[in-house]
Amino acid sequence: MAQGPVHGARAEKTRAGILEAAEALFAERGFDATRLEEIAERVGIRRASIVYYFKDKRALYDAVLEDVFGGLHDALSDVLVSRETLPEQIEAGVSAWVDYVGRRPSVARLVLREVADANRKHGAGFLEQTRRLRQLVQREVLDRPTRRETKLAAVDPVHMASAVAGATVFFVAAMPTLVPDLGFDPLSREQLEVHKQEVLRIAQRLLDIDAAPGG
Amino acid sequence: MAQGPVHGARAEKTRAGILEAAEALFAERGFDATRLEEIAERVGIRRASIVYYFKDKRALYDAVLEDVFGGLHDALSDVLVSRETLPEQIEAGVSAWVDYVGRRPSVARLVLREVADANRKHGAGFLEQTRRLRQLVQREVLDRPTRRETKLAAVDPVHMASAVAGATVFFVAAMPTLVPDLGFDPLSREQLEVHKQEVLRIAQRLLDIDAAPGG
DNA sequence: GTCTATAGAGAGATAGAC
DNA sequence: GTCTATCTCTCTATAGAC
Repeated sequence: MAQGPVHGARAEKTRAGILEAAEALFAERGFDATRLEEIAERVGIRRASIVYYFKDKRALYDAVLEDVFGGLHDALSDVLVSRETLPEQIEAGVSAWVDYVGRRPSVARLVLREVADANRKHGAGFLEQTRRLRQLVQREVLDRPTRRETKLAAVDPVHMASAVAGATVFFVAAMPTLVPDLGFDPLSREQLEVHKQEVLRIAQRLLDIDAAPGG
Repeated sequence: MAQGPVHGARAEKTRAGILEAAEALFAERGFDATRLEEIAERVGIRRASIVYYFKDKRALYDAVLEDVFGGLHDALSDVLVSRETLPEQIEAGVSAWVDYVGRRPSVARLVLREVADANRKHGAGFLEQTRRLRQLVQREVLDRPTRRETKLAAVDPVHMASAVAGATVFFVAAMPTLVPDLGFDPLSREQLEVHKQEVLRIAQRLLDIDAAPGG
């Protein structure tokens, strides 16, 4: 799992530091515009030392994706497996999603960039991660035995997921830029809560769920 | 308005060709990853010739933004000024937005990239364009004299616009990548129509509008 | 493990011929 | 207007000392 030979605790700390700095910079500037020099500077090491832990720039990027989306996968998995009914799963899943993006906003910008990149570039990385997430939803939500007879949705679940995902990543990343007047922070507890209620309404409306959840 | 000295019809055609190729490539690969070499190749000229029309790469990029977002501004302006009530404006505005993105999908990827870039880089360009769009909405929708007494919305219009914009750009750009199984085309008339109805529902629900529009 | 030093590959910008 | 040729800079990757 761990890439690069990491033995002591110091090495582990250095590796984690590289990963953290890389996540922030790749998210804010994109793969091409991110300089290994800057990553090293943040960690307090020299550029050449990075390759001791990660083969090259692409490998570092893929490690960042695995870290970020792995965390998302775990967070979603936790709540989905423990919920029974579809409305419960939707509320818990959407809530966990918004919370995760709030805690780790890099995921929003990374998703925006990867989605814009279309069918090219970062070849495996992103597709691999989204595939795991799709499988999780398929297994825990769509394919549940008790779910077989349920009339699932008024709209394609994929469309619904797309709307929720798009609304959230856009909201988190775009708001500070697009309304610079009032310097409001989409990552604040209040704004995130408002947004969460909005996307919950979106999901429920699209799925023709009438009752409001206990939130 | 027109950058670079353009006299004959041939020159105008070359300039338009550069703009078109640049739009496609900047959208699909991003500013940094786009090579002037490739743009020139598509147009059938040499790289150095581009600078005859555009001072440098950044100036070309800004010209693309002005072209793309100028078109969006015009399309929105057309429908907004001719509608009277708020629900009519919302339906017509959302419809025009989705139609424009469908006709010119570059706008989706350009928006995704610019939003991800946060507070940095392309300095003026994108902010300038979004500022014009915000002013248009402010003037034609929010500040209409007859709109003064209207109880505007259950949610902040900015949140609503963010959700609609985010859902659309994400949908158009992400679907082919995220569900490669069935090779479905989000730009097809059918899919765009489905999506349009979805975002209309989102907008109406968020604004607490009950009646379905005549669509 | 981390460093210095350097090799090597592009890519954008510029000069000037035609 | 469009071209060829070249300059210059930047960044990644590598070699090898400590």
